[in-house]
Amino acid sequence: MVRVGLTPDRLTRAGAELADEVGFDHVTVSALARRFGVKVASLYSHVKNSQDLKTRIALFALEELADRAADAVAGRAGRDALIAFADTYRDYAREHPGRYDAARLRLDPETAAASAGVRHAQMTRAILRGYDLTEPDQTHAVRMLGSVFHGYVSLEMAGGFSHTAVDPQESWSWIVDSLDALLRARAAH
Amino acid sequence: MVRVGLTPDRLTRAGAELADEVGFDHVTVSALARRFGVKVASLYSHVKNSQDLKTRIALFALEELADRAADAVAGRAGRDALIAFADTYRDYAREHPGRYDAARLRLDPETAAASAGVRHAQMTRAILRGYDLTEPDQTHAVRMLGSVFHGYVSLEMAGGFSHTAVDPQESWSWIVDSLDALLRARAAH
DNA sequence: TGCAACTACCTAAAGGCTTTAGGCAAACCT
DNA sequence: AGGTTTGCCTAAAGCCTTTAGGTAGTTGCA
Repeated sequence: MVRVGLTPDRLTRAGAELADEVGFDHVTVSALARRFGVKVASLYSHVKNSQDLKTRIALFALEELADRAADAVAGRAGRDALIAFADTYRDYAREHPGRYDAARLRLDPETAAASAGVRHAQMTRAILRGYDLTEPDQTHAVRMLGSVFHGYVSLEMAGGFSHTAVDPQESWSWIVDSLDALLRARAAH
Repeated sequence: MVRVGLTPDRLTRAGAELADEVGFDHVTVSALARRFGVKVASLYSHVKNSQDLKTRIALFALEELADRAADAVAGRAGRDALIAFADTYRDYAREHPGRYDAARLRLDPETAAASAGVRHAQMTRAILRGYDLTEPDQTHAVRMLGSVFHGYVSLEMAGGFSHTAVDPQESWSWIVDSLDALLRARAAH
């Protein structure tokens, strides 16, 4: 018996890599056990069950993405911050499609409240501070930005933009530009 | 032996109902067989496999959604058409969450090309005609609208907006309004 | 109307994933 | 070194998928 050195953390990271390779919903306790050269049952000492494993991967991805976004936004404001923030999401999804899908897993309210998800919301609000919106417009705008970013990235990942000749990068820039203009137009003064 | 009268079509419709009740990714050949009081293997004479079943449900949902959207948009233009179109998506997702998820299933290119998905794109373009955009702006706008609608609906379904006091309906109206303004601002003349 | 052909549903079985229970041996602690 | 902890194991049950081959309703044609 060789003792590979499993821990919840190593399982989570390996699960994230596996997700990027085979897709988040093909991440299974069995596949992960195979990847470690270990019997399936062994993993159940480290994670509660399949759902638990997926949740851990989701939390990991949320954290990683929030870190990247924080880095990207640091020292920027207004339009520059918006672009950097938006690009972080899109780039992350292109680089780590499985992790990105994981980050979109439905978490139960308490888990979500304790997750890096709240940092995402905070960062979005921080960026919007540069646009001088009043409540409740700021909340509407938070929701709009989340919707566009998530929506675009998820449609692009699904191959929804591959049948036209128009470069997805151009559309992305056009959209982010448009949002910037929209938010400036909605400013309080 | 009683002969329930299974057909691919009945299975697809029942599958769509099942999806609304238990969620699209809990739709399984077994569950569907149970629902018809029939042995699992019997379904395999009517659908090729689990993937085939899900694809059929997806195509059905796309069709149903396209029909509703076409109805909603008929006789309207500009802002009115945009609102009606947007509301159709959101209402459909609220009324039929499982079917809505099904409609978002990744289809292989040929299947997608033969699906009602193309009607969705055509309708979006038709609505944008009211805003007088030039290419490639129109393509960018098609992608933006798709992103916002899909993104908002999917975040709302996931419960992403439930922790704030702000009414999701208000945010939705604000966003659609904003998009209308944005598109008018981008008009060619 | 009766029989042949078809077809709808069945039983059986194999393979995969999940999860729990209980066992052995490696690693740590004193 | 001895005892305890704990990491990985075997075994087994349950559910889902999918294929192969059988039986009995149903249909169509003479």
